[in-house]
Amino acid sequence: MELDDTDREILRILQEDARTPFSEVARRIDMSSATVHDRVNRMQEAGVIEGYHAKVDPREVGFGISAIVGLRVEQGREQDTLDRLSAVEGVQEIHLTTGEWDVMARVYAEDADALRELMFEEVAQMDGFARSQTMVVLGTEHETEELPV
Amino acid sequence: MELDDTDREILRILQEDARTPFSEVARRIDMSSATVHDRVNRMQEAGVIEGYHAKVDPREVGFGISAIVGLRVEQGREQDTLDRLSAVEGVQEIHLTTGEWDVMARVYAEDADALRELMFEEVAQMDGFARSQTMVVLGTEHETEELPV
DNA sequence: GCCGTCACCGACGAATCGACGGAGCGATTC
DNA sequence: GAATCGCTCCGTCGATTCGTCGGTGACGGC
Repeated sequence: MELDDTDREILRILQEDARTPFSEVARRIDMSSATVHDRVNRMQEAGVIEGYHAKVDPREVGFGISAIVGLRVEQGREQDTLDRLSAVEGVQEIHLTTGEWDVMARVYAEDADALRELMFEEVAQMDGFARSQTMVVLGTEHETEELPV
Repeated sequence: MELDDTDREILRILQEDARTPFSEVARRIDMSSATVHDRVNRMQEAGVIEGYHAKVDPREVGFGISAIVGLRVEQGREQDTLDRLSAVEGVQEIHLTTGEWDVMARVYAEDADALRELMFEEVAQMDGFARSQTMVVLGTEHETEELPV
């Protein structure tokens, strides 16, 4: 789908605050709310906008620790292993990568103990698991949901 | 802030679709919309809800490639280096970590060429930069914005 | 000149937002 | 046990927004 400047402006606004009323978006980009409505619908149908999500502070809901985990999996059973990994509670993202690791994952846990358990009792026990390295996140310097559209 | 089951249900709904009308949330959790309103306000003020963001498909806006980058920075000038890194367009997340790398970053670029340029011309040229390893994301197996509340 | 396409808009009824005051209720105090 | 407080929930209401539809004007093809 082709996006023009107006579409991109709308995306910018909704990336920053997805609950902005369309009438307010319309005011800012100097168009009618009906037009904004049309364009947002079009972008949703085309899959440009994949959804709208409330961002929750992990610490406030009991996730005191997070880690980035590099994984090696046995060749030939990657898919199987990944399916299992997806199902583990606390595993937020799973990426296949080039380089030192086959898979990079982002995990959240309540505390260091829970993280240890998650890694040793669940991840390391999976069929197809070869080895891993856990990099505990000490702090997040910068994190944005917004792509520079 | 203490969250009860009702709060968590509201969070679940808004994490999944942040544009769900409060009246609809109210119907689903069997309470009045005024109550939902009250609780959402409370959670926003307490910082439990940090914001609402439209999720945009990176490929649809011209980011055809993404990588996870491990970085070593010179001791004593971490902050300085991180500030510079934050300002680089396409750098989406920056985490301080234990383990093999001081910093893990997630970067987006238009294509392989743009990624190479981003890494060699911008990141590697930064004061305080020591060395890095780029793991290109071949695919994302699983990715959710939703924490298991 | 005619027609199709496209983007945009005005308008409108239905639904929602956002704010307020008050009801209900358990705990505390006197 | 009466009064008071704190807390949660809700009814209500005017202002705003949603979501839709038909219509207008610009543009290009034939």
